[in-house]
Amino acid sequence: MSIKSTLEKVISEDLAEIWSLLKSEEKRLITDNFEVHNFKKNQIIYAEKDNPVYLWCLLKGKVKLYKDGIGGRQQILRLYRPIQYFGYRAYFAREPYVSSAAAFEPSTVGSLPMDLVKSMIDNNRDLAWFFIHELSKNLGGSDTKIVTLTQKHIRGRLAEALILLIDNYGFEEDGKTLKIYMAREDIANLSNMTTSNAIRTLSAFAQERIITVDGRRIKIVDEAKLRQISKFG
Amino acid sequence: MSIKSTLEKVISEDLAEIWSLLKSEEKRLITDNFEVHNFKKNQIIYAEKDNPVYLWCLLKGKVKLYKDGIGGRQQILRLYRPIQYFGYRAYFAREPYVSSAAAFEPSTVGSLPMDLVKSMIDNNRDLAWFFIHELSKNLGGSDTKIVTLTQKHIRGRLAEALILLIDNYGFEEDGKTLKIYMAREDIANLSNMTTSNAIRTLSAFAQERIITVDGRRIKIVDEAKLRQISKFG
DNA sequence: AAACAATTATGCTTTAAAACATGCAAAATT
DNA sequence: AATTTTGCATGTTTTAAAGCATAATTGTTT
Repeated sequence: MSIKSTLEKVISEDLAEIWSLLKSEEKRLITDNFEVHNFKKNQIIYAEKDNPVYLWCLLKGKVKLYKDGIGGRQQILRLYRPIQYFGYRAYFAREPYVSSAAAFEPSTVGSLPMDLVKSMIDNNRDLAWFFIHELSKNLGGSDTKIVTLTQKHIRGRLAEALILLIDNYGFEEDGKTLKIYMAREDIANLSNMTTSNAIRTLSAFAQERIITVDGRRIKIVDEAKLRQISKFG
Repeated sequence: MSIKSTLEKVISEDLAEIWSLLKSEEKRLITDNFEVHNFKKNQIIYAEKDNPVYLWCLLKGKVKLYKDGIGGRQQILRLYRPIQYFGYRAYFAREPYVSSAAAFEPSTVGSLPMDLVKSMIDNNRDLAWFFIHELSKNLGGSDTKIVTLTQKHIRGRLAEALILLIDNYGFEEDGKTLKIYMAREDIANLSNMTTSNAIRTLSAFAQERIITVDGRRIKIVDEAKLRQISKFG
């Protein structure tokens, strides 16, 4: 599939917020510099300490932004779905990446040189506001995450992680089954616990009829209870 | 002291980065809408769930940005020194504050309506970049904090907190004594531990001749060791 | 100065979560 | 099909940090 047709297909399927902000010359500049990449499951898109060069736009699939910590422990910071942009923060901060991005499942990702994005922001107020808004929302999210991950107990953290998955990727047609199938290890990395404890606590939730678990398929049975556990216990 | 003379005194003392980015009509608009407030020690400037109305600029003193968590446990997210800006993130994210700001010590703070700031950004590219840059740096900092506060052990977290204090407020004339005098409780809230453990671990560091402690005066004796502890054990 | 409150210091107990060990089942590779 | 690898499940042990108690010190108010 050609770059342009891929892009236009995506655009027509689900118009990205950013695209509507662009003037026609800008749109031409983009289609000329836009490149489409395919990433396999678990393939790294960029890594911590790399220098940021591209704005990435997830077109198809699922991407995780994560940070490798102590003793191989990984913390998932954010999850992306089509059509969301990532990889720009480090460029704007004028520093190397502090986190890595990897495809959760086979994914199609577009790239655009950040230098081009920068010059477009210079000439497009709305685009500047788009990034100010995104950065502000993310910063609020990270600040909140600092407190929940350090202060909530295991059950609360897992419940919150499951709610995040609901909010990010939603349900299958049945309105119950999570649309993302994650390894227990990734669920653990999302909720700051060991894999053992993620498995254990998922089992506990299943026992309590809050969820059902069938391999990696997680069905949310009692969302209200989940939100309650996330807030308190 | 009048609003204008206070502002101009500060400006002349230490020209704020932002000020140099402004055009002369903008400077007039600011001096007309700028208000100076004095806050007592521990007084709250704004609180979580409030709606953001002002851009705040710390002119004199020290300010902490923090979030109240579970069981009255507080997490300090960021520290401000003159001349730094805060309180704008929630406005840009179009949401209420997710954290609170309070004066650490008697402080003078300027305010400017965010609606005015917004219109200024609309007409001033450099100002837009200023905020994009600030937000990006803060987001990187918060993402990093998520991992260090959840994964490092107590000694590492305390060492890191002390380094943050060095980087933020520096030393007295002796080049050793921290320029900020915090309660043990605040040191604990900065490094995600209980007050008991902050006291205990500070004592341990003193025993190991890494620091000396005299009430709230902390002298950094072996900064290299501190950085080593922060990085590893 | 006396009385009170808040902060700092230390020791002891409890506990939540990590670390470790082992078994089993399902995929993947040969 | 047999073998190896990977992921899931669960029980046991260990440990880092919280929780609690008490005392000493310092700071504040009357």
